[in-house]
Amino acid sequence: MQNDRSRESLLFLTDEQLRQGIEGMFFAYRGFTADPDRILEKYNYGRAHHRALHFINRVPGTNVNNLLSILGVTKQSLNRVLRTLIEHELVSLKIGTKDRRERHLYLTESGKSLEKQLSTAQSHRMREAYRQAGPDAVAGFKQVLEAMMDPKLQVTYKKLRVS
Amino acid sequence: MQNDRSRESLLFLTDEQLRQGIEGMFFAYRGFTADPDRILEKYNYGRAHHRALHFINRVPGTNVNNLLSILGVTKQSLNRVLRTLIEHELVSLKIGTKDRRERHLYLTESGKSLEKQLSTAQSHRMREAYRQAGPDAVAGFKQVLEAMMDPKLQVTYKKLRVS
DNA sequence: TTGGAATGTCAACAAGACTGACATAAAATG
DNA sequence: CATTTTATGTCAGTCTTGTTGACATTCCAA
Repeated sequence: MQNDRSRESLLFLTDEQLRQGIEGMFFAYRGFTADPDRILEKYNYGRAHHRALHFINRVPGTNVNNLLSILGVTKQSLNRVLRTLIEHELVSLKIGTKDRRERHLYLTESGKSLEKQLSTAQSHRMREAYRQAGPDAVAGFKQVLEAMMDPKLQVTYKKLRVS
Repeated sequence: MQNDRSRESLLFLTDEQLRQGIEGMFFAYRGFTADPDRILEKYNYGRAHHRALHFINRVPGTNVNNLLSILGVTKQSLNRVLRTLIEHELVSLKIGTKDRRERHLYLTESGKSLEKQLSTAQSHRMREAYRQAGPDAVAGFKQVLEAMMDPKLQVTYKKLRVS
Protein backbone atom coordinates (compact mmCIF):
# COMPACT_ATOMS: atom_id res chain seq x y z
CA MET A 1 0.00 0.00 0.00
CA GLN A 2 2.61 2.48 1.13
CA ASN A 3 4.87 1.15 -1.60
CA ASP A 4 2.21 1.53 -4.23
CA ARG A 5 1.48 5.04 -3.10
CA SER A 6 5.15 5.92 -3.20
CA ARG A 7 5.56 4.54 -6.67
CA GLU A 8 2.47 6.34 -7.86
CA SER A 9 3.59 9.51 -6.21
CA LEU A 10 6.99 9.26 -7.84
CA LEU A 11 5.49 8.58 -11.21
CA PHE A 12 3.07 11.42 -10.80
CA LEU A 13 5.82 13.79 -9.81
CA THR A 14 7.85 12.78 -12.79
CA ASP A 15 5.05 13.38 -15.26
CA GLU A 16 4.24 16.62 -13.54
CA GLN A 17 7.90 17.60 -13.67
CA LEU A 18 8.03 16.94 -17.37
CA ARG A 19 4.88 18.93 -18.00
CA GLN A 20 6.31 21.78 -15.95
CA GLY A 21 9.45 21.62 -18.07
CA ILE A 22 7.39 21.79 -21.23
CA GLU A 23 5.33 24.73 -20.04
CA GLY A 24 8.44 26.36 -18.61
CA MET A 25 10.11 26.27 -22.01
CA PHE A 26 7.01 27.72 -23.61
CA PHE A 27 6.61 30.64 -21.21
CA ALA A 28 10.33 31.32 -20.87
CA TYR A 29 10.77 31.51 -24.63
CA ARG A 30 8.14 34.21 -24.73
CA GLY A 31 10.11 36.20 -22.18
CA PHE A 32 13.31 35.47 -24.02
CA THR A 33 12.04 37.11 -27.21
CA ALA A 34 9.88 39.84 -25.68
CA ASP A 35 12.50 42.59 -25.32
CA PRO A 36 14.10 42.26 -28.77
CA ASP A 37 10.62 42.01 -30.30
CA ARG A 38 9.74 45.41 -28.91
CA ILE A 39 12.83 46.98 -30.45
CA LEU A 40 12.35 45.20 -33.78
CA GLU A 41 8.79 46.47 -34.02
CA LYS A 42 10.01 50.07 -34.06
CA TYR A 43 12.04 49.35 -37.19
CA ASN A 44 9.44 47.07 -38.78
CA TYR A 45 11.67 44.03 -38.55
CA GLY A 46 10.83 40.61 -37.13
CA ARG A 47 12.52 37.77 -35.30
CA ALA A 48 13.85 36.42 -38.55
CA HIS A 49 15.86 39.60 -39.04
CA HIS A 50 17.14 39.41 -35.49
CA ARG A 51 18.36 35.85 -35.95
CA ALA A 52 20.14 36.74 -39.18
CA LEU A 53 21.82 39.75 -37.57
CA HIS A 54 22.83 37.71 -34.54
CA PHE A 55 24.57 34.97 -36.46
CA ILE A 56 26.14 37.18 -39.12
CA ASN A 57 27.63 39.09 -36.22
CA ARG A 58 28.75 35.86 -34.65
CA VAL A 59 30.28 34.41 -37.82
CA PRO A 60 31.34 37.38 -39.96
CA GLY A 61 31.95 36.53 -43.59
CA THR A 62 29.71 33.47 -43.49
CA ASN A 63 28.09 32.47 -46.75
CA VAL A 64 24.38 31.93 -47.14
CA ASN A 65 24.55 28.14 -47.02
CA ASN A 66 26.38 28.09 -43.72
CA LEU A 67 23.94 30.56 -42.23
CA LEU A 68 21.10 28.32 -43.39
CA SER A 69 22.47 25.31 -41.58
CA ILE A 70 22.61 27.35 -38.39
CA LEU A 71 19.16 28.88 -38.73
CA GLY A 72 17.39 25.77 -39.95
CA VAL A 73 15.17 27.45 -42.52
CA THR A 74 15.04 27.25 -46.29
CA LYS A 75 17.26 29.50 -48.34
CA GLN A 76 14.20 31.06 -49.94
CA SER A 77 12.95 32.09 -46.55
CA LEU A 78 16.29 33.49 -45.46
CA ASN A 79 16.69 35.23 -48.78
CA ARG A 80 13.72 37.52 -48.23
CA VAL A 81 15.09 38.62 -44.90
CA LEU A 82 18.61 39.14 -46.23
CA ARG A 83 17.31 41.17 -49.15
CA THR A 84 15.70 43.74 -46.89
CA LEU A 85 18.72 43.85 -44.57
CA ILE A 86 20.99 44.49 -47.55
CA GLU A 87 18.63 47.09 -49.05
CA HIS A 88 18.59 48.89 -45.71
CA GLU A 89 22.39 48.63 -45.53
CA LEU A 90 22.50 46.70 -42.27
CA VAL A 91 24.26 43.82 -44.00
CA SER A 92 26.88 44.02 -46.73
CA LEU A 93 27.66 41.32 -49.23
CA LYS A 94 30.93 40.33 -50.86
CA ILE A 95 31.05 37.94 -53.77
CA GLY A 96 33.48 35.11 -53.05
CA THR A 97 36.92 35.37 -54.64
CA LYS A 98 37.59 31.66 -54.75
CA ASP A 99 34.02 30.63 -55.59
CA ARG A 100 32.13 33.42 -57.23
CA ARG A 101 28.79 31.77 -56.54
CA GLU A 102 29.16 32.43 -52.85
CA ARG A 103 28.05 35.62 -51.12
CA HIS A 104 29.90 36.42 -47.90
CA LEU A 105 27.91 38.35 -45.35
CA TYR A 106 29.04 41.09 -42.98
CA LEU A 107 27.31 43.59 -40.72
CA THR A 108 27.73 47.24 -41.65
CA GLU A 109 28.21 49.84 -38.93
CA SER A 110 24.44 50.37 -38.67
CA GLY A 111 23.96 46.61 -38.68
CA LYS A 112 26.39 46.25 -35.79
CA SER A 113 24.64 49.01 -33.97
CA LEU A 114 21.19 47.43 -34.24
CA GLU A 115 22.57 44.00 -33.36
CA LYS A 116 24.18 45.52 -30.28
CA GLN A 117 20.91 47.11 -29.27
CA LEU A 118 19.05 43.81 -29.62
CA SER A 119 21.61 41.64 -27.88
CA THR A 120 21.96 44.14 -25.06
CA ALA A 121 18.23 43.96 -24.40
CA GLN A 122 18.18 40.18 -24.59
CA SER A 123 21.32 39.74 -22.51
CA HIS A 124 19.96 42.04 -19.86
CA ARG A 125 17.07 39.71 -19.12
CA MET A 126 19.33 36.67 -19.33
CA ARG A 127 21.81 38.22 -16.91
CA GLU A 128 19.03 39.09 -14.49
CA ALA A 129 17.70 35.52 -14.64
CA TYR A 130 21.21 34.12 -14.12
CA ARG A 131 21.74 36.43 -11.19
CA GLN A 132 18.48 35.44 -9.55
CA ALA A 133 19.06 31.73 -10.06
CA GLY A 134 22.75 31.64 -9.16
CA PRO A 135 25.78 29.98 -10.78
CA ASP A 136 24.90 26.37 -10.04
CA ALA A 137 21.46 26.79 -11.53
CA VAL A 138 23.01 28.34 -14.61
CA ALA A 139 25.30 25.38 -15.09
CA GLY A 140 22.33 23.03 -14.85
CA PHE A 141 20.29 25.19 -17.17
CA LYS A 142 22.94 24.91 -19.88
CA GLN A 143 23.34 21.18 -19.41
CA VAL A 144 19.65 20.56 -19.91
CA LEU A 145 19.41 22.89 -22.88
CA GLU A 146 22.31 21.19 -24.58
CA ALA A 147 20.85 17.74 -23.95
CA MET A 148 17.57 18.86 -25.47
CA MET A 149 19.09 19.83 -28.83
CA ASP A 150 19.14 17.61 -31.87
CA PRO A 151 22.61 16.06 -32.14
CA LYS A 152 23.46 18.05 -35.27
CA LEU A 153 22.48 21.30 -33.65
CA GLN A 154 24.50 20.35 -30.61
CA VAL A 155 27.54 20.23 -32.87
CA THR A 156 26.66 23.55 -34.48
CA TYR A 157 26.19 25.06 -31.04
CA LYS A 158 29.59 23.89 -29.85
CA LYS A 159 31.32 25.05 -33.02
CA LEU A 160 30.01 28.55 -32.47
CA ARG A 161 31.49 28.46 -29.02
CA VAL A 162 34.97 27.87 -30.38
CA SER A 163 35.02 30.11 -33.43
CA MET B 1 48.43 43.72 -15.32
CA GLN B 2 47.41 40.38 -13.89
CA ASN B 3 44.44 42.08 -12.30
CA ASP B 4 43.41 43.73 -15.53
CA ARG B 5 43.68 40.46 -17.36
CA SER B 6 41.56 38.74 -14.74
CA ARG B 7 38.91 41.38 -14.92
CA GLU B 8 38.87 41.26 -18.69
CA SER B 9 38.73 37.53 -18.64
CA LEU B 10 35.84 37.54 -16.24
CA LEU B 11 33.98 40.10 -18.27
CA PHE B 12 34.62 38.20 -21.44
CA LEU B 13 33.41 34.97 -19.89
CA THR B 14 30.29 36.65 -18.69
CA ASP B 15 29.38 38.04 -22.09
CA GLU B 16 30.25 34.74 -23.71
CA GLN B 17 28.13 32.94 -21.12
CA LEU B 18 25.17 35.13 -21.91
CA ARG B 19 25.59 34.63 -25.64
CA GLN B 20 25.76 30.90 -25.07
CA GLY B 21 22.59 31.10 -23.08
CA ILE B 22 20.87 32.97 -25.89
CA GLU B 23 22.02 30.52 -28.53
CA GLY B 24 21.25 27.62 -26.22
CA MET B 25 17.65 28.76 -25.89
CA PHE B 26 17.39 29.14 -29.64
CA PHE B 27 18.75 25.70 -30.52
CA ALA B 28 17.06 23.91 -27.64
CA TYR B 29 13.68 25.32 -28.55
CA ARG B 30 14.08 23.83 -32.01
CA GLY B 31 14.70 20.44 -30.44
CA PHE B 32 11.84 20.97 -28.05
CA THR B 33 9.33 21.40 -30.88
CA ALA B 34 10.84 19.00 -33.41
CA ASP B 35 9.12 15.77 -32.36
CA PRO B 36 5.57 17.13 -32.00
CA ASP B 37 6.02 19.02 -35.27
CA ARG B 38 6.63 15.77 -37.10
CA ILE B 39 3.42 14.27 -35.72
CA LEU B 40 1.38 17.39 -36.40
CA GLU B 41 2.52 17.45 -39.99
CA LYS B 42 0.89 14.08 -40.62
CA TYR B 43 -2.48 15.51 -39.59
CA ASN B 44 -1.94 18.91 -41.25
CA TYR B 45 -1.92 20.74 -37.96
CA GLY B 46 0.61 23.24 -36.68
CA ARG B 47 2.13 24.34 -33.40
CA ALA B 48 -0.83 26.59 -32.71
CA HIS B 49 -3.08 23.52 -32.64
CA HIS B 50 -0.66 21.73 -30.34
CA ARG B 51 -0.62 24.60 -27.87
CA ALA B 52 -4.40 24.78 -27.81
CA LEU B 53 -4.70 21.03 -27.25
CA HIS B 54 -2.09 21.10 -24.54
CA PHE B 55 -3.72 23.81 -22.46
CA ILE B 56 -7.31 22.67 -22.99
CA ASN B 57 -6.14 19.32 -21.68
CA ARG B 58 -4.42 21.05 -18.79
CA VAL B 59 -7.39 23.26 -17.88
CA PRO B 60 -10.52 21.40 -19.02
CA GLY B 61 -13.59 23.59 -19.29
CA THR B 62 -11.56 26.77 -19.72
CA ASN B 63 -13.24 29.56 -21.62
CA VAL B 64 -11.67 31.26 -24.62
CA ASN B 65 -10.56 34.35 -22.74
CA ASN B 66 -8.65 32.39 -20.16
CA LEU B 67 -6.97 30.33 -22.85
CA LEU B 68 -5.97 33.54 -24.60
CA SER B 69 -4.25 34.90 -21.53
CA ILE B 70 -2.23 31.70 -21.30
CA LEU B 71 -1.32 31.53 -24.97
CA GLY B 72 -0.63 35.21 -25.45
CA VAL B 73 -2.20 35.58 -28.88
CA THR B 74 -5.26 37.45 -30.08
CA LYS B 75 -8.65 35.82 -29.85
CA GLN B 76 -9.06 36.06 -33.62
CA SER B 77 -5.91 34.05 -34.09
CA LEU B 78 -6.94 31.43 -31.56
CA ASN B 79 -10.42 31.35 -33.02
CA ARG B 80 -9.27 30.01 -36.36
CA VAL B 81 -7.37 27.20 -34.68
CA LEU B 82 -10.28 26.36 -32.39
CA ARG B 83 -12.71 26.30 -35.29
CA THR B 84 -10.76 23.59 -37.11
CA LEU B 85 -10.26 21.59 -33.91
CA ILE B 86 -14.00 21.74 -33.24
CA GLU B 87 -14.88 20.88 -36.86
CA HIS B 88 -12.58 17.86 -36.64
CA GLU B 89 -14.12 16.93 -33.32
CA LEU B 90 -10.93 17.07 -31.29
CA VAL B 91 -12.39 19.78 -29.09
CA SER B 92 -15.96 20.12 -27.86
CA LEU B 93 -17.63 23.31 -26.78
CA LYS B 94 -20.23 23.94 -24.13
CA ILE B 95 -22.01 27.23 -23.83
CA GLY B 96 -21.75 28.59 -20.30
CA THR B 97 -24.76 28.12 -18.05
CA LYS B 98 -24.10 31.11 -15.83
CA ASP B 99 -22.82 33.37 -18.59
CA ARG B 100 -24.10 32.31 -21.97
CA ARG B 101 -21.49 34.36 -23.80
CA GLU B 102 -18.78 32.02 -22.61
CA ARG B 103 -17.76 28.86 -24.42
CA HIS B 104 -16.18 26.19 -22.27
CA LEU B 105 -13.67 23.98 -24.01
CA TYR B 106 -13.00 20.27 -23.56
CA LEU B 107 -11.03 17.64 -25.40
CA THR B 108 -13.04 14.85 -26.99
CA GLU B 109 -11.72 11.29 -26.90
CA SER B 110 -9.87 11.79 -30.20
CA GLY B 111 -8.60 15.10 -28.91
CA LYS B 112 -7.24 13.43 -25.80
CA SER B 113 -5.66 10.77 -27.93
CA LEU B 114 -3.82 13.22 -30.17
CA GLU B 115 -2.77 15.32 -27.20
CA LYS B 116 -1.39 12.21 -25.56
CA GLN B 117 0.55 11.33 -28.66
CA LEU B 118 2.07 14.81 -28.85
CA SER B 119 2.91 15.12 -25.18
CA THR B 120 4.41 11.65 -25.11
CA ALA B 121 6.78 12.56 -27.93
CA GLN B 122 7.71 15.86 -26.33
CA SER B 123 8.06 14.39 -22.85
CA HIS B 124 10.27 11.66 -24.16
CA ARG B 125 12.92 14.12 -25.26
CA MET B 126 12.52 16.13 -22.09
CA ARG B 127 12.92 13.02 -19.94
CA GLU B 128 16.04 11.99 -21.85
CA ALA B 129 17.54 15.45 -21.38
CA TYR B 130 16.70 15.41 -17.67
CA ARG B 131 18.23 11.97 -17.31
CA GLN B 132 21.44 13.01 -19.04
CA ALA B 133 21.77 16.20 -17.04
CA GLY B 134 20.80 14.83 -13.64
CA PRO B 135 18.45 16.10 -10.92
CA ASP B 136 20.52 19.08 -9.77
CA ALA B 137 20.81 20.35 -13.30
CA VAL B 138 17.06 19.99 -13.71
CA ALA B 139 16.42 22.08 -10.62
CA GLY B 140 18.70 24.80 -11.96
CA PHE B 141 17.12 24.59 -15.38
CA LYS B 142 13.69 25.31 -13.94
CA GLN B 143 14.94 28.14 -11.77
CA VAL B 144 16.48 29.94 -14.71
CA LEU B 145 13.44 29.36 -16.93
CA GLU B 146 11.14 30.76 -14.30
CA ALA B 147 13.34 33.79 -13.76
CA MET B 148 13.32 34.47 -17.50
CA MET B 149 9.53 34.75 -17.75
CA ASP B 150 7.59 37.98 -17.67
CA PRO B 151 6.17 38.42 -14.17
CA LYS B 152 2.59 37.93 -15.38
CA LEU B 153 3.48 34.70 -17.14
CA GLN B 154 5.32 33.56 -14.04
CA VAL B 155 2.03 33.83 -12.19
CA THR B 156 0.15 31.99 -14.95
CA TYR B 157 2.81 29.29 -14.91
CA LYS B 158 2.53 28.78 -11.16
CA LYS B 159 -1.26 28.75 -11.27
CA LEU B 160 -1.19 25.89 -13.76
CA ARG B 161 1.00 23.97 -11.37
CA VAL B 162 -1.61 24.13 -8.63
CA SER B 163 -4.84 23.63 -10.60
C1' DT C 1 -34.93 49.59 -19.90
C1' DT C 2 -31.32 51.10 -22.13
C1' DG C 3 -26.34 51.99 -22.99
C1' DG C 4 -21.89 50.32 -22.24
C1' DA C 5 -18.77 46.44 -21.40
C1' DA C 6 -17.44 41.71 -22.20
C1' DT C 7 -17.24 37.45 -24.98
C1' DG C 8 -16.73 35.44 -29.06
C1' DT C 9 -17.03 35.27 -34.64
C1' DC C 10 -16.08 36.64 -39.39
C1' DA C 11 -13.13 39.01 -42.86
C1' DA C 12 -9.03 40.98 -44.62
C1' DC C 13 -4.19 41.61 -44.27
C1' DA C 14 1.07 40.81 -42.97
C1' DA C 15 5.20 38.15 -41.62
C1' DG C 16 7.67 34.42 -42.34
C1' DA C 17 7.67 29.67 -43.06
C1' DC C 18 7.31 26.43 -47.29
C1' DT C 19 7.85 24.29 -52.47
C1' DG C 20 8.84 24.94 -57.33
C1' DA C 21 11.25 27.00 -61.24
C1' DC C 22 15.25 29.22 -62.61
C1' DA C 23 19.97 31.73 -63.47
C1' DT C 24 24.72 31.45 -62.78
C1' DA C 25 29.13 29.44 -61.59
C1' DA C 26 31.98 25.44 -60.63
C1' DA C 27 33.19 20.70 -61.05
C1' DA C 28 33.06 16.30 -63.23
C1' DT C 29 32.85 13.52 -67.27
C1' DG C 30 33.04 12.27 -72.03
C1' DC D 1 37.62 21.12 -74.70
C1' DA D 2 32.61 20.59 -74.74
C1' DT D 3 28.94 19.15 -72.19
C1' DT D 4 26.51 17.45 -68.38
C1' DT D 5 25.87 17.53 -63.43
C1' DT D 6 26.14 19.81 -59.07
C1' DA D 7 26.08 23.82 -55.97
C1' DT D 8 24.81 28.52 -54.70
C1' DG D 9 21.67 31.88 -54.64
C1' DT D 10 17.15 34.49 -56.54
C1' DC D 11 12.28 35.10 -57.82
C1' DA D 12 7.33 33.84 -57.52
C1' DG D 13 3.46 31.79 -55.37
C1' DT D 14 1.19 29.33 -51.41
C1' DC D 15 0.13 28.19 -46.46
C1' DT D 16 0.13 28.89 -41.43
C1' DT D 17 -0.48 31.83 -37.94
C1' DG D 18 0.03 36.08 -36.31
C1' DT D 19 -2.32 40.94 -36.65
C1' DT D 20 -6.39 44.80 -36.74
C1' DG D 21 -11.23 46.07 -37.78
C1' DA D 22 -16.18 45.37 -37.77
C1' DC D 23 -19.84 43.03 -35.72
C1' DA D 24 -23.42 39.95 -33.08
C1' DT D 25 -24.75 38.38 -28.69
C1' DT D 26 -25.12 38.56 -23.82
C1' DC D 27 -24.61 40.56 -19.41
C1' DC D 28 -24.56 44.25 -16.12
C1' DA D 29 -25.10 48.83 -14.27
C1' DA D 30 -27.20 53.35 -14.45
